[in-house]
Amino acid sequence: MNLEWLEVFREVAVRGSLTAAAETLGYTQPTLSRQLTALEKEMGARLFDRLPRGVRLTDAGQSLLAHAEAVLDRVELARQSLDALRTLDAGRLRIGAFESADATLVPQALADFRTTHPQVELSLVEANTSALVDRLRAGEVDLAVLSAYPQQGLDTSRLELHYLMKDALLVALPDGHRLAHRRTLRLAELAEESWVEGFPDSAATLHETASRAGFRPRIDFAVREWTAKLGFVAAGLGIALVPRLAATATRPGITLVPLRATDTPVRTVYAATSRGVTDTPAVTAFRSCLDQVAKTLRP
Amino acid sequence: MNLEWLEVFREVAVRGSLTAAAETLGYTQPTLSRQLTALEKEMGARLFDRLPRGVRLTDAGQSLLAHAEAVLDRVELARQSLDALRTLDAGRLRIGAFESADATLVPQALADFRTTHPQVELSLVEANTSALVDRLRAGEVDLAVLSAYPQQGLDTSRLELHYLMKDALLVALPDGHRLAHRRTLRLAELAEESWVEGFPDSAATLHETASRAGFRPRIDFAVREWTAKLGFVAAGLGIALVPRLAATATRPGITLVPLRATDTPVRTVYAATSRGVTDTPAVTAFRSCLDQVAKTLRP
DNA sequence: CTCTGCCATACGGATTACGCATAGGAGCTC
DNA sequence: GAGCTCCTATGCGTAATCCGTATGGCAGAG
Repeated sequence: MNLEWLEVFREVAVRGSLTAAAETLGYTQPTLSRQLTALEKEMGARLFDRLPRGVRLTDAGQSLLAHAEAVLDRVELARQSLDALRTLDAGRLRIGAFESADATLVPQALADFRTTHPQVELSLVEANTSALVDRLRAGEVDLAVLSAYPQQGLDTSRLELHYLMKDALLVALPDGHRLAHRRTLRLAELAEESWVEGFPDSAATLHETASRAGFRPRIDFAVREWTAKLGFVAAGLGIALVPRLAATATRPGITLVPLRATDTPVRTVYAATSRGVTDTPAVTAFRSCLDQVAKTLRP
Repeated sequence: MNLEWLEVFREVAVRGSLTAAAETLGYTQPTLSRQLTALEKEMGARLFDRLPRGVRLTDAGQSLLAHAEAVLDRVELARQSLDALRTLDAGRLRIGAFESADATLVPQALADFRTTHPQVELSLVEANTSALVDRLRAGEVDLAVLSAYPQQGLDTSRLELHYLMKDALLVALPDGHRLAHRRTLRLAELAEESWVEGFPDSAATLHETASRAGFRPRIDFAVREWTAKLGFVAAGLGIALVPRLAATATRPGITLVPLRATDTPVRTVYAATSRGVTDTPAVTAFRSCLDQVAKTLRP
């Protein structure tokens, strides 16, 4: 059955005349006559009595009219729902991000997004890149902000990666440290330092980075949070590696010095979506917000 | 938009695959592909993500699914409603009838009808034939049981008349009346009698009938109800004309004698419907009940 | 009795919709 | 990694559908 038939049926019922309904609907009268006949055949009941001065609903037609209006109303509601999704007056946006991205990049982008589209339901999960990829594939998040090192074999087979920015590593030194005045540092110069490291995730980065420079870092303190990590550094208990992404708001007592570009594998930050999954309007808009914020965070 | 599209959409959403849905729906896969494309175009949103192993609802599709199921359910409900009307598991039957018909003919027919179709809502209005015709034309009753005399100019222009029976006039005499033993009577023999008459309607019948026989009836008593009328006759206060239709259950003390056929204009009882208005299944069934009962009431 | 208003139907042309065959893409297996 | 498999998209030819125009028929109104 065609919904047009129901619209025709409703209009004819209201107007009480095929000719009049044809006028307002932009069809010709014979067309409406045929469509009504088709509807009556489909429903197996005569819906109108044809009177010499127009038509009048039969009992069956009266019964159908209520249903037809309910159906047409619901279809209209469906259209409005989809329009709302399209115009971001409704919908949801499920974001995944790695830890450092949640320092400034993601919250700033989310804030911008919510300002423009307050009706979209937002959610965020923090996880490492590998877990984020799994969640993307499982369809549990719509977009993930993740990072990857150039040579790292990130499985992009079912991902769509959109470049956001580079995220260089900085060395966090206590103010007054012997190297705090330097504009850049080489890793080798830090071989004898005591390190403060986060765990469980970021320890791997330090070890890999250090082994590349030919030394094993001496780790005296391992803490869970960035705040604590930098607190230890500020207290002069050691130094630490800090990604630029997480270093936008450092505490007093800390000096940040970039590593030489050749010394450190600079990781790249991407906005990733699941390949083959069409971006929702929310995802598209949020990627734009991310781009905007990332631009301001680039060195 | 075609409702078939929504059915296809729902089935594909449930099965997660066009190929599988095509199997169960009896279409080929390319057909479903095109129908979905058409639906997506109509709704202005992509409804499924095409994955290598089938399809998965997008947010828009998820939103539409709820609406689509509501729409399809309501359409199914509409079909069931119409089926119920057709099978007389629902609906209404509005009957109009003249007074005498309500003595036995109509109530018996209604009782038979209700036994077979207890779900149909019944209603009845009593009125004279002229008012019944008006109500039929106005669509206020579905069927009217009315009576007409042969030469009476009943306006049948917008009516459909179905013959039910003849309704001869009887003379009600008190038991022991000088004429009570007769098999038939001539009107002229009753010229000197005292008459008990009903009002307002049936008085006309008496006067017309009597004038045809050349006398003016002497009316001493006029009462409103049949019961009272026959009560006066039984008490020997007069005689009365009683249509056979109303005489099926007379009281003790009364003798009924038919008038000679040539003496009295025998009126005809019809089941009338409005011409051009298709009979509801209830009307058709009730007419059958009326025919049945009328057959038992014929002399 | 003609005239008018309204619905139903026949007909031709154009659009649509189906099935068949096939291309194309991605995962899985050996 | 080559081939296999499973899925969806698309080109093509045919068949059915649908629309508008023209016309017929019925019933009421003047």
